[in-house]
Amino acid sequence: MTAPSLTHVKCADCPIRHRAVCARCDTDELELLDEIKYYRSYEAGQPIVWSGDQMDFVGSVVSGVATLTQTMEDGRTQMVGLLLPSDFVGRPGRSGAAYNVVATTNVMMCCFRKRPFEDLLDRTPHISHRLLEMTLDELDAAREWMLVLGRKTAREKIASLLTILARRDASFGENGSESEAEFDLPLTREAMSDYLGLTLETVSRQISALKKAGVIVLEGKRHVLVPDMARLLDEAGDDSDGGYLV
Amino acid sequence: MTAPSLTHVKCADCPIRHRAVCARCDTDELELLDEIKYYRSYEAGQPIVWSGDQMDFVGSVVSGVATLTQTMEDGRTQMVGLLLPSDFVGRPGRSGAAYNVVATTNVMMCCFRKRPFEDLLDRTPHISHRLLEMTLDELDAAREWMLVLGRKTAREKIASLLTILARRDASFGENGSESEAEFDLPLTREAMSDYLGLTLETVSRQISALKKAGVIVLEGKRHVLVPDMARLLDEAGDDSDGGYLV
DNA sequence: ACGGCTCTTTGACACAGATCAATCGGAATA
DNA sequence: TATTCCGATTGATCTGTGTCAAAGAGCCGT
Repeated sequence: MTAPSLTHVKCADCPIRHRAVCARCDTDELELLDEIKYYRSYEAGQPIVWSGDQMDFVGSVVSGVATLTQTMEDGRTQMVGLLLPSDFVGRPGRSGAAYNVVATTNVMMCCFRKRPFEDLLDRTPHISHRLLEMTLDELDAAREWMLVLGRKTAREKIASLLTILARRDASFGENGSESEAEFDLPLTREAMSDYLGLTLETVSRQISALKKAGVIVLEGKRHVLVPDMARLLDEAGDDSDGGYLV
Repeated sequence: MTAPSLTHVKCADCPIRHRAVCARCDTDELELLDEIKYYRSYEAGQPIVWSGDQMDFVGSVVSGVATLTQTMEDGRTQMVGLLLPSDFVGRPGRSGAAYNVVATTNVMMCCFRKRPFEDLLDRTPHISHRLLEMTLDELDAAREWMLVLGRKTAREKIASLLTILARRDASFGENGSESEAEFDLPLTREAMSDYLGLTLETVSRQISALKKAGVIVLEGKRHVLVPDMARLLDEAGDDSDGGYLV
């Protein structure tokens, strides 16, 4: 993972890569952000913050994948968020982290020191407006996931996860092809099971089943090819085409 | 359900009843809110908004209980939110509802016409700040619930739900007694099952089991008495005492 | 090339919760 | 008082997923 390029620092590629605070990259406020901004990289497997720790920054993922997990005393764990590039981490207004944040691949974060960022929020309505919008999006995603966890079968759960990964990957790639997809799994079977509320064995079995059914093709253990997205969506019991909100 | 009293309209009792926008009830902005505010009541069982509908207001629950649910084509449904007094409904910035909102008891809503409310948000930083905070709280609640849905047993799920209801009820009542609780179940067994990702039969069986174990006492089918909250928390596998956030 | 890792796959079996079905209880209506 | 209706309970059985266990597949360092 190399240091971010100057063009990135200048947010030339922001609307996607860095959507947290750069929705209006051409404005003056960016100068302010630049002053309190720094980059930090984490290696695969490394914790970014631990539940309960003090957290003196907020930021967004520039590259790589991180996870948000919650754990019970007896060790049962549930992933409550999957942080892909452009996703935001941190809560202005509170100091303690509520979840474990762990890098599952090498991760580059763009961070803002928390206090100055909060000050900036107070002074800059459009940034706080943007933050509200992002939070509402996350809330929708969490609720969507509640349906997955509460009502879908193991097979549907796997298909739902693959769909999310395919969609997110596609939105960053150039191939607008809706019918097929290809991407790397950034998660181990265990991490997938934590996200889906399953065991890793069930995850493995269902992936094998989807492979046998021809819905997906695996190259190695981590690279997935979906010849026909419609079939995957069908497996996922998915009816959403975006457009949420209450 | 009677019309709200004038004192309520004036937000004399706001900090709890009406936390959406009245965190600073003593300020001038309240005047502005009053102008775009109206009350609306719904009968038990009545839909408030339907997924996909246009939604021209936001607001908060003054009394009663409403639910937010999501449904798949084949009828499987998952509740994604339980709206108790003081909870906020609606998303400034988007017009379509993403979930079904249904009154499960008689409900009194305090509504704000959406457009003027949005304008007010733009002009009044502390209100939009408050809204962000509330949204983050909801996000935490959703994530907490993901753990319940993904990793807890049927018995723990029931206990978790009862705990939430007991806590919310207590915060509005006067008895600060932490050790025992008493409240009405505002939900049918079926609604509980939709919240918990279970069937109504399993809900019924587990409630019977908790009753037999002496953890709860039922008076009729809807009134619950918890002689020892610690035991219930124990059943719920609960370790949170509030204080969240990432 | 060789262990020694970690991650993954696959198998055999057990069990929590789903499904199907019957009955019960209380409130509303006649 | 009888009737209906809807929600709740309880029982019998089935099944999807968890649990426990063994073995395979890469990958790294020596």
